Parts: sequence; structure tokens; C-alpha cells
Amino acid sequence: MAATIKDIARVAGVSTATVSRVINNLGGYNEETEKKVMAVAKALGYRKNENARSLVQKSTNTIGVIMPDVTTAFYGDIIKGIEDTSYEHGYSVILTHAGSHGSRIHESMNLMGERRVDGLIIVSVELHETAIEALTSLGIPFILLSTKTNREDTPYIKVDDYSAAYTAVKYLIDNNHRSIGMAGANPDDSIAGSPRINGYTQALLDHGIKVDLNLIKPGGFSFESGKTAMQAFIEDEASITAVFCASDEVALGIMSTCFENEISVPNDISVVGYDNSKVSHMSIPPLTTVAQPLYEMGREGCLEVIAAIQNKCKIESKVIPHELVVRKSVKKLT
Amino acid sequence: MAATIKDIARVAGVSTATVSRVINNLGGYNEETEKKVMAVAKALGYRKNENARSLVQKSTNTIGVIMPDVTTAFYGDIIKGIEDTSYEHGYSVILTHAGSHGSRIHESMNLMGERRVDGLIIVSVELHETAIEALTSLGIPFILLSTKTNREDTPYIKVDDYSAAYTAVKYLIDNNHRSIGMAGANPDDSIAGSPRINGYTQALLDHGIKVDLNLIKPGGFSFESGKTAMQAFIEDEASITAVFCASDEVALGIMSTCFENEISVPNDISVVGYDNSKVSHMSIPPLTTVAQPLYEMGREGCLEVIAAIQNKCKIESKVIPHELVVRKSVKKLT
DNA sequence: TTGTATGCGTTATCAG
DNA sequence: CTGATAACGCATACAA
Repeated sequence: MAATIKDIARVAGVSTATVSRVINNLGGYNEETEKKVMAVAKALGYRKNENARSLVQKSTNTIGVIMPDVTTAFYGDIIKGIEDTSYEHGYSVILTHAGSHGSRIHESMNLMGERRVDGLIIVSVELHETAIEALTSLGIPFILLSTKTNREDTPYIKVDDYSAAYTAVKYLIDNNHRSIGMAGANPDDSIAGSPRINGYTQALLDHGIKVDLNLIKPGGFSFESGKTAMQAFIEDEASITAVFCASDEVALGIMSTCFENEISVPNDISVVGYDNSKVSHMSIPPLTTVAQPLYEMGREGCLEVIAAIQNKCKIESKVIPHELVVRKSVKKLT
Repeated sequence: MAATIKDIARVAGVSTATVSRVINNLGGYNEETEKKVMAVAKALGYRKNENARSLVQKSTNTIGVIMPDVTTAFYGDIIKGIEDTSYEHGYSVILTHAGSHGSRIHESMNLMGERRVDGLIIVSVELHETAIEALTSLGIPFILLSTKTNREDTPYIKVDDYSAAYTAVKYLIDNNHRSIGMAGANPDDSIAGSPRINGYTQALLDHGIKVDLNLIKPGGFSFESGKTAMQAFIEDEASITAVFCASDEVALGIMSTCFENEISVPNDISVVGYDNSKVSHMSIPPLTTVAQPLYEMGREGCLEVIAAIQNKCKIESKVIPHELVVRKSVKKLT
């Protein structure tokens, strides 16, 4: 049994109120009692019970984080931003997976509610109407990272996927590529799928290039998805000179299959990724990619939530700028 | 203000005791009151307060996880194993970073203590005497993952780094490599550094190969560390035909620098990694590496901790088997 | 400067 | 089957 303030009070011969005061150094007691209480506390190995505190203070100093997964570099960077920031501000983070397709999202939010987290950060999960209801009914500040909803009252931080995709494809076009494939986006994903596809097609159209639907290989953001897409391009005998990928891992999948088939990147085919996650500079060749400031998104989102908790102010949605990081996976055609 | 069982009791015209009973369906009440209580609970949007529960039950159903970082695939896989498992068993996970060199380890453990986590999992941080004291004084079940101490009373799950390294280097020797470099291990790291170096040197010695200290490039487990090491090999004009790396990321760093210098892997130089993390099959060429069952370590460790929480049994240390995953980064010399 | 008393939301032990 | 009531560990308004 861990010691409580009662134990300290008894041993030190003071009241629990006094103990509480010196433990939280609120001042208003003389030095002697302070010394005595602190000494007893140390002797007894006292450690405050945050849960009991939370109960009376009606605040847990805890931030909940819900994300689909943590095994990709993408999420790793974000959670690091969140954890670092919350730590700096005296908050703990409690983490839960939403399941692969947000399947556990309701249970996750419920759990966060029962734990009475002070704020909530939801990363990359697409929220449907019932989930949004449940979320807002929690009555705590929250923010969405790298995702959004079609409602006004759900603040988010994300890049503009449409224009980020547009930037990437335009870069390819500027390098004289005319036959450009796209891989790894799910058209049914209205947050991060279709906007990227639309950015891709619009860039093509704006430069007088006909869109060939066969050149769009839908899929998930995974490495395997990239491999599959490239295999399809090969089977199609598609005459593409470049591929725009919906994630860095997809890009690596493309490059991996190219390698297996002795197709050289970027000599035979150019590749552009998306995310600028840690893997992008580790690939061979290093990957040219659209950067999302992942760590900063985590940090920024966490900061916003904390501010909202403390000042009870509203959180504004924010579209953050993307940036093209040019490395070595794109060849300039002549 | 969230509704409490008091509110429900008042509205439903029963006592809080009864409400509590039906909420936790403990039985011993008639159907009518159950229906009534449930209806009121739903109407009021009641959500139980886990903190209050924890207080009286003296158990938080929470597991703490401390790791140096979450941005590498290595930790991602482990935490996923932990989170999945704890979720299945009704536990929440609260996560904190220990800081780069375990610098925040004391604060982290203290935080976990104050949160009254029921069990603790510490991943990959080297624990010194004072930290061990603090850890055991928490008085809760804990386990170390991928690390250990020199004391008997600190259970762990890890692979045998020495023999894993030995296996990797022996594989290289079996493929007729005789001049083998090593990169990315820190000799001052007695857990994951020196054992791997020792495994490397012993494999060499056992096969009549002289150990050349110039061929051992110490460093961290990072990509950059691998790049630096390979640059050093090049500057040394070392006549190596293979490099054993202390992590997959180091291996990718080696391969990256090779690429920049037009050294072909595996034709000019063979590379073996360590971890079998997600990046190892995404590299070009796919990386031959020593596999640690990361997800399973997370799962297994979590299971042990939960068992210890519930049955108050001791946790046994466990050395789990490693395995060489052969892919395409090693060339068989003739 | 210090102590008393009360309550936070819940469970659990009694009686009834 | 149900209801008082006392904890749980702590903070705090109010008294002294």
C-alpha cells in the first residue's frame, strides 16, 4: 500500500489539508511544518495519486490520441510531435488504435470519454456522421490531424491534398514528362484519396495532357499497394515515364518492383512520393516527394488542444503549406 | 457537466447502489428497474468515470509504456503488439518517451507511478542502478523489452544479441566472405552494442579470420550512422566484401552511401541488417537481416504483465529465438 | 498559519 | 431485490 496524505498527516502530526498545501506548495505555512511534512513524505515514499487529484479537480491532465496504426513512419513522426509537446506542458498521452479502417473508432472514443481525457487528437481517420456526433458529444476540445470532415465544427490541421498532388504532378510535367501514372490512392477515400487523384488529373488537363484512366492504379498507402500498381503498369505495357504516388511507401513499392524488373529509377521511370516520411531519404535513389510537416502537425495540434483546454477558446482549422522536396527519383526529360 | 450515477438515481427514483449494480450488470435486481435505469442512463448520456472507479477499486486498468522514441519502425511494431493486446484485455495504454538516451527515464517512471498504472513495459532503454531502484519501488509488475539489466529481479524479453550477431556473420562467412566490416554498434552499450560486436568478432575468430579493429565502425542505430560508417570504409579504402550492421536503418545507410559512390550491393559489397523491421523488405535490394519478432515481443510482454497483474505471479525472463531472413543483399562468393 | 469538514463519482458492505 | 452509508485519496472553502 502506497502512502497517502493521511499517513503523512498522522506521522507528521498535522492535518491532511496542511500536507496537501505543502505537497502542492501553495504557500501559507511556516518553514518548519514544510520541512517536517516533506521529510515524512520522503520517508514514507509518498507519491501523489493523479487519479484522486483528477477526480476532485475535474481534469485529468491527459490527452487522448487515436490513430489507425503506429507502424508507419508517418504516424511515428506525428505521435512524437504530440508526445513531446504534451510532455512539455505536463500532460500525459493515452494512445489507442482506431483499427485498420477506423473499425474501432467508436470504442476508442468511448474509452477516451470514460478516461475523461481533457482533450482529444484524432489522426488520419475518416469520421462519419455517427462518429462525429459521438465526438462532439464528448464535450471536450479536439482536433483532427491529416483528416477532416464536411462539417464546420470539427477543427483540423492538414495540407491541401489537392494542391499538393497538383504541385507534384506539375513538377513532373515541368520536367517534360507527358505520360504520367498514379498509384496508391483510393478514389473512395474522400479525404486523402480523391483529392490527390483530382489534383493529378487537373494538373494534367491544365497542361493539355489527356487523362488516361488506365494510368490510375487505385490502392492503399502501403508498400504492397505500390508493388501491385507497378506490376499492373508492366502488364499493361503502359508507356509511362513517371509515376506519382499517394504515399512514400507506395513509391518504395513502385521502385522495388522496378528493381525486380530491371527498370531503372529514374532513368527509365521517374517517381514522386508523398509525405516526406523518414523512409523517403533512405530509399535508393532518394525519393523526391511532397512534404507534409508531420512532427510539426503533431506539435501544433497538441498545442491547439492544450490552449483550448486552458483558455476554453475555439480551435481554428488550419491548412498548412506543403512543399516539394527534390531528391533524385525524377529525371528531367529533354 | 457529465451525468453521474447520482443523477440517474435521482431521475430513476432508485439509489446509487442500484444504478451501480445495473451499470456493471452484477445481477440481483428485477427487470423493471434494470430497464428503467438503463433508459435514464441513455437519456442522460451517462458515461462512467473510469477515474472514480479506479480510485475505489485500486486499479486503473492501465498499462504504461516507456520507450526512447516512436519514430522508427522498430518501436512501431512493438507498440502495436502492446496496444493490440492490451486493448483485447480491456487495458488502456499510456505512452511516454524516455528521451533519446533515457534522459527522461526518471520523470517517466514517476509519471507512471502517479498515474497508478497497473503494469509497466519499458522498451529498449538501458537502466542504471538508481533507475532500477525506482522501478522496483513502484511495486507493480513490469517487464523490459529488448533490453535487460544485470540483476535477477528485472524480467525481460529479448533475443540473444550475441548469438544473433554470430548467426549473421557466420552466414556471411558461409558465403565465403573473409573481409567483413561491422557498423552501427556502440561498444559502450552493454545491452545491444557490445554483445553484437562480440558475436561478430567471435564468429570471425571461430573461422580463422583475424579481427581488424579498423573494420569496426562504431555508431548509433540510425541511418546516418550507416552512411558515416560507409564513408569511413571508403576513405580507408578498406577491402571489405561485406558489412554486418547493428540495425536495418544502419544497413540502409550503408546501401545509400554505396549507391552514391556507385558501389553495387550485393555485387561489390554484401550487407546484412538487424531487426527485420518494416524497412528491410522495402530496400533495394531487399535486405538480408536478423529477425527479431517485434510485434510478438510487444504482445508477449504485454500478456506477461497482464497475467502478473491479475494472478500476482512472477514474470520469468525469456530469451526468444532470432532468425535469419535471407533476401537479396548478400552475394555468394566463389 | 493551521485544522475541520465536505465533496469529487464510484464501489462495496451492510441492513432491511 | 434495494437502500443507506462508508470508504477511495485528494483539494478546498470556511473557521479558527
